[in-house]
Amino acid sequence: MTYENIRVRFAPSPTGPFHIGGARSALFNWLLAKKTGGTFVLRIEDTDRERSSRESEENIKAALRWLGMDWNEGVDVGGDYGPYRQMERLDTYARYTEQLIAQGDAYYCYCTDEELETERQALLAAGKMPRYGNRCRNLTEEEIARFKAEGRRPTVRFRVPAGKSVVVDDQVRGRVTFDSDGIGDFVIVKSDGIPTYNYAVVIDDALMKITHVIRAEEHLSNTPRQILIYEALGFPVPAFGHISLILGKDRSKMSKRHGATSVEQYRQLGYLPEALVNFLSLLGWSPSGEEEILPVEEIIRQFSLEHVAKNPAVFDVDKLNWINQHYLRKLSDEAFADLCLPHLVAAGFVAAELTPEDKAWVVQVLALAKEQVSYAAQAPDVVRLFFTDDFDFETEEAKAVLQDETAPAVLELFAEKLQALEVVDGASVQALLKSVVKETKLGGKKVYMPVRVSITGCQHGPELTHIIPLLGVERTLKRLRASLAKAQA
RNA sequence: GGCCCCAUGGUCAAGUGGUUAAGACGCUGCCCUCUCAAGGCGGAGUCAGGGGUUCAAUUCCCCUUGGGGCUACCA
Repeated sequence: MTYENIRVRFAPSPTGPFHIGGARSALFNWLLAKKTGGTFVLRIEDTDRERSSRESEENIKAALRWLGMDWNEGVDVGGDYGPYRQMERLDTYARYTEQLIAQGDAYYCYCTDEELETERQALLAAGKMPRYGNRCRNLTEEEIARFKAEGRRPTVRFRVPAGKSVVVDDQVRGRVTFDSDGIGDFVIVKSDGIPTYNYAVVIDDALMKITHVIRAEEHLSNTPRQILIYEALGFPVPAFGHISLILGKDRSKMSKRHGATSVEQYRQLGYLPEALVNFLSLLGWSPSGEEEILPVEEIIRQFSLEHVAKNPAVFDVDKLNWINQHYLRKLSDEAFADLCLPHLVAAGFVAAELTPEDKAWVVQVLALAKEQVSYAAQAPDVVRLFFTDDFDFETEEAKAVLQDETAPAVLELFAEKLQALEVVDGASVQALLKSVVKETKLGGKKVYMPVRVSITGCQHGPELTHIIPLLGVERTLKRLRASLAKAQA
């Protein structure tokens, strides 16, 4: 494939939350543009008046920016082929519609919804495929006059040529052939004068000089319709590349019931944009080496349409989590804390506004969670012990640790030494714990475990030498006494 | 129903007629360790089925099966 002056685009419909699948389509286009030094265009397909909203357009743009996918032409940034919002291009479509009608490649259809529905039912009842019967193809002047007099608002249909085979030379799938006889005359302009997707997309891609149309596989079956329009209008046909869909765990198209499906949801859960980009790039594409955690520059360097897989990919949250965890660990303690703070506030652990001292302490506390969580929303669970002095034992097993006959003596000795400690930091607590092990001759486990359980209630968690200095001597001692009493009660 | 796409382990996948069929996630064993996580070293696990073509099929062709998409005055 030639990589000269490539122009790709992402053309979402602003009709709801920005879906993860849309993000991947955008990503593959963006990667191709970056890889080839081409142009990435962002166009908004807002011809669905019912469902489109400016708010969701803003969401999409914000998500794209958050993911780092900048567009160098399109809505907000402008360019030579604007406007980039379809509802602002109505006059352009109208011009080509006139041309199509004048050429005889399109015609007005006066059928009403009811008539169409009746026809469909009849076809269905007869066991035939429900398709438009081209009844308005050759209307007489009288019929047209009568429909107009009735006040009918016509749609415009494309006259599909008979017996023609349409070939989609797909960059991902190879040559796919369709028979035009399987396509009925389809509507290109709705009765309210607004073009349909299949029509507007062609005019825009052609006029915006798009060279490669990379989009989801669900559009493959519509491509022959679009090619027919390109040909009728004498536009050069761009290269197409249909990438497979992202599926949910049960192998059906990913939807709400599969969990989080929008980019925004992942952002809120505390996933990092670089992790999402890395993960999404691995869905349907594979790098040449064995390393899968790749910085975006490396993904761009290696990206190629030839390595895009044809089969659909199941969205695997476990792998996303693994990747995200990796990126999380590379964050500074401060950056990680900022990511987690909203979740701590939501859990009621800290106030929204923190004093510098409190903030510094929280940063240290959260640092302990950094290697334990897959995404920021999991942080409160890991650091809960720092915010709830009055806890219950997590399990009966944990409680049993304190009921061990050696536990009271260990805790007493530990408390005694801790109280006497002048400097409380990781090193001194470490030394203290070791001295207790040595003096009691009980072994590490019999010392660490009771201490751990008595101050956290759990058998698992961050290192004690990290916990104790952050918790402070006073709170630690208080917990030692309280939990021992509770365990023996 | 018609048309179209897809098919390598639980998941993502490399592979392009001859390979011990990579690698990653997950699972699992051991090590490390007070514990969890992380990390290190191992392990189990795959070419959907049936026909061809060929000296030889995971790889090419056909059928079946399974999944998915389109068939809207939605995109």
